[in-house]
Amino acid sequence: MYTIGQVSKLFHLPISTLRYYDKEGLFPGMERQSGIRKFSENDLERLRVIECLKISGLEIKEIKQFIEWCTEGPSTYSNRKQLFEGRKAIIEKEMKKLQKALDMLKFKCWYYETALEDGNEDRLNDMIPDHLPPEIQKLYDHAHSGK
Amino acid sequence: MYTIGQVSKLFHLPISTLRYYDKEGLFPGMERQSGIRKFSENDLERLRVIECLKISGLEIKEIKQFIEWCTEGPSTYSNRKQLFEGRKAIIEKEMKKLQKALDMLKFKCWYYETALEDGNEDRLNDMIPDHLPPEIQKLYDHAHSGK
DNA sequence: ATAAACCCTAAACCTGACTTTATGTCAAGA
DNA sequence: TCTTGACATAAAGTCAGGTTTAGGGTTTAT
Repeated sequence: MYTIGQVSKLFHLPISTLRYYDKEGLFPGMERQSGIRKFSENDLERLRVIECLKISGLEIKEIKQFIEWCTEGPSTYSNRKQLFEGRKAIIEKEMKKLQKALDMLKFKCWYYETALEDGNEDRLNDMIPDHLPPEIQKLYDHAHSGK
Repeated sequence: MYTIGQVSKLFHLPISTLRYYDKEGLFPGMERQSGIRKFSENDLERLRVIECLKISGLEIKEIKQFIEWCTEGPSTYSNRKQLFEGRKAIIEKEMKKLQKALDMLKFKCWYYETALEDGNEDRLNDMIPDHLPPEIQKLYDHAHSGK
């Protein structure tokens, strides 16, 4: 059994955040001793899951929903699966967008690297895409195409 | 020259957002005709840049800073480069975190797929990591290791 | 000349995820 | 005994990035 202060240190999370999660119902049925929260191993495991789900972008409400489903047994397997499938699709889209943004950023880094060397953007402005260095052209195309 | 309504449709952005961007100083020196905003080709190009920078996670303030630097000429090349270098590093970190989250989600999808087939989690709970299907084990390891 | 369809501003409101503040309880050590 | 430190709550505050509202002006087609 751990106090809130101990858990705070273990997980590098502010106490206020843990209390907030509790208030939002992320630790249903947590034990208390004369009003004081006692985190069990089970609660720590729950907190580990919460951290994973947060990284993948779930809102507190969705995490709460998931935790509730977990207490309801096999009848909610398909709900839980759907939740994860949906989130997987969103993350995959997100990563594609980020890859594009990353290419754009690489292009911009090259651009200003070159501008710094030249002291101006004249050469860059005159350079039509076909005459960019090949590896930069790829970034440029990627960064400037489609959505 | 475009009105705010036309730009709104071209970029699929609410009018209120465009006005908000303007208020935040993202279109310095935009023309007006008897009070009404007139977006030039230049402003549209600026908006394209804004969209890119937003995807890569820059705050409005940082975008404004960048736009200001652009009007200040060659003396700010290195500032601009640093801005993009910094953002590039952040996105790269972000993508690694997302890849982990994605592996976790894939693992969870497999988990509930299996639970649905079995009607319970008994087999899953008894299964020690070494006995997971190899491609799932990889996901599991990835999703459960380190930070 | 009047109604519809645009445009404008300032200011209030919204959301999510916390954090801060004000106030109070309780147990252990000097 | 008294102070310190860790715990508790409720309620208000914070932040970004918008959105909504209230109150007006302008332009265009009939």
